[in-house]
Amino acid sequence: MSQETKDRLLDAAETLFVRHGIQATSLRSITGEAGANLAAVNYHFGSKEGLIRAVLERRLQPLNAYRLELLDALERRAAQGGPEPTVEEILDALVRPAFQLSSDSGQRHLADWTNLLARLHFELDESLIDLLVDSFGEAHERFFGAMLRALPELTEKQLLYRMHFTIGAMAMTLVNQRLIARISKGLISATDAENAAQRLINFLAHGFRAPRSQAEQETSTRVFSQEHS
Amino acid sequence: MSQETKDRLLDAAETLFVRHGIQATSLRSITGEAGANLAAVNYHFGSKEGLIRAVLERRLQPLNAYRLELLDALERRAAQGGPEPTVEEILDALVRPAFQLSSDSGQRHLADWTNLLARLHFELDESLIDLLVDSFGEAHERFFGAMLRALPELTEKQLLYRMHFTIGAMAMTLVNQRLIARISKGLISATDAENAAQRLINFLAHGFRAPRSQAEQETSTRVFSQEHS
DNA sequence: GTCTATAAACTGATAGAC
DNA sequence: GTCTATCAGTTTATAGAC
Repeated sequence: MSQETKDRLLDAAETLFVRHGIQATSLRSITGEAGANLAAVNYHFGSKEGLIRAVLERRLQPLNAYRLELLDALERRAAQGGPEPTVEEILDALVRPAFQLSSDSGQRHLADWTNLLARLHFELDESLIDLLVDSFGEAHERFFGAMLRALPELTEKQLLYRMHFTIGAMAMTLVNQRLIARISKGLISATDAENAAQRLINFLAHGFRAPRSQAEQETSTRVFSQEHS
Repeated sequence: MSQETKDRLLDAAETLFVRHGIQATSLRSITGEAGANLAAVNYHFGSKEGLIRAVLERRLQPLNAYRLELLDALERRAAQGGPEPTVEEILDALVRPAFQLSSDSGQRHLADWTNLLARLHFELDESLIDLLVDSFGEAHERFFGAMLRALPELTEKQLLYRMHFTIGAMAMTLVNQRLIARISKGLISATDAENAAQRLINFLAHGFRAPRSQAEQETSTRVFSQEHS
């Protein structure tokens, strides 16, 4: 019974964080939704911040593990004499796991989670930034390296910007669809996550392949990469 | 003296909304920062929500007016026999005003504002979604139409998705730079907004020109555009 | 492991003096 | 137009019974 209550609290918190934001969600509404007692949060997680971290970590770890698994497969193929990973394949390994979690199975909590994942990139409370860096640090480094090999003509600085644009476009697409549906006037119902992911990958891949503009004529190359922004 | 207090409240609210989020900012911290009395908020703005709307509207109106002004100039040029607006030019009219506000003049409040603008796209409280649609509705329609003319081979659905990706990449780039700077390990200091804007425009323009992928093989064309997502 | 009860502080809002 | 004082409701967190 202990584990059940703990999980119900995590599920309820996830749902409400998505609906109203992290800061705006009170422990009372969480315990109310979970059918648990107010004190249960402090017993199981120590504090509200402990609960927040637990909610996020429960999903972040499998997500990034899945991403790295896909990337591993691509690099293993290349190491065994197969073709090098393409830009589209690398983007697929980065983007699709996030969208898949939002459409996978009938679990309502997962759809909530992808939304929360997106919000997280913008609700950068000082206490959460460490969690983000911890969770995404390794994955970011791996994907950055893979992109660097797939697009050897780009400098690290160019690539950093473009990875950054990618994360923004992805997060925005994952986030609550009410606004999109309303702007699109019914053209997009936005429940087909797989389709959205493929459109996104296609869009981003062509952005990554863009030749450098005049703004990107930096003095240094990748070999000698001491730049000052 | 009345106007001064009102503006100090707006400035203080803007700064604190950026730093801690809208929901997490109390009226007491705002009046404290502004050196004003707690009751002043209710006197000048009626309620906390009134203050929030005032903070946002003060910046949204000039921003979108500037955007439309640039777009007007492009379309006027075409109407007078000049070349049609290019994808890059349309994106420039959409993106640069936002970045310009973040680097313009020495006003600290403007830098805060661009950050808030970005957060706004993700803190979609039900009460703010109307404000967003009101503020961006006209601009969105105008830019959507311009893009449609610049890229006649795209369907409306494709374009809606790509506009959406654009907004995400832009918002993410505008948002607080602490995370980027930390991930980039000093490679990007991210104070050069003009440079970031040009890199973004280059990236997006190539995404917009991407040919349709297999995921985008929709049955309907622009002429006959009854689609179900 | 879950509960009740309560502490201590904070919230937005308002009435009324000046 | 700005202030003090205060209301009624909320918040997180904890102590202690079961």
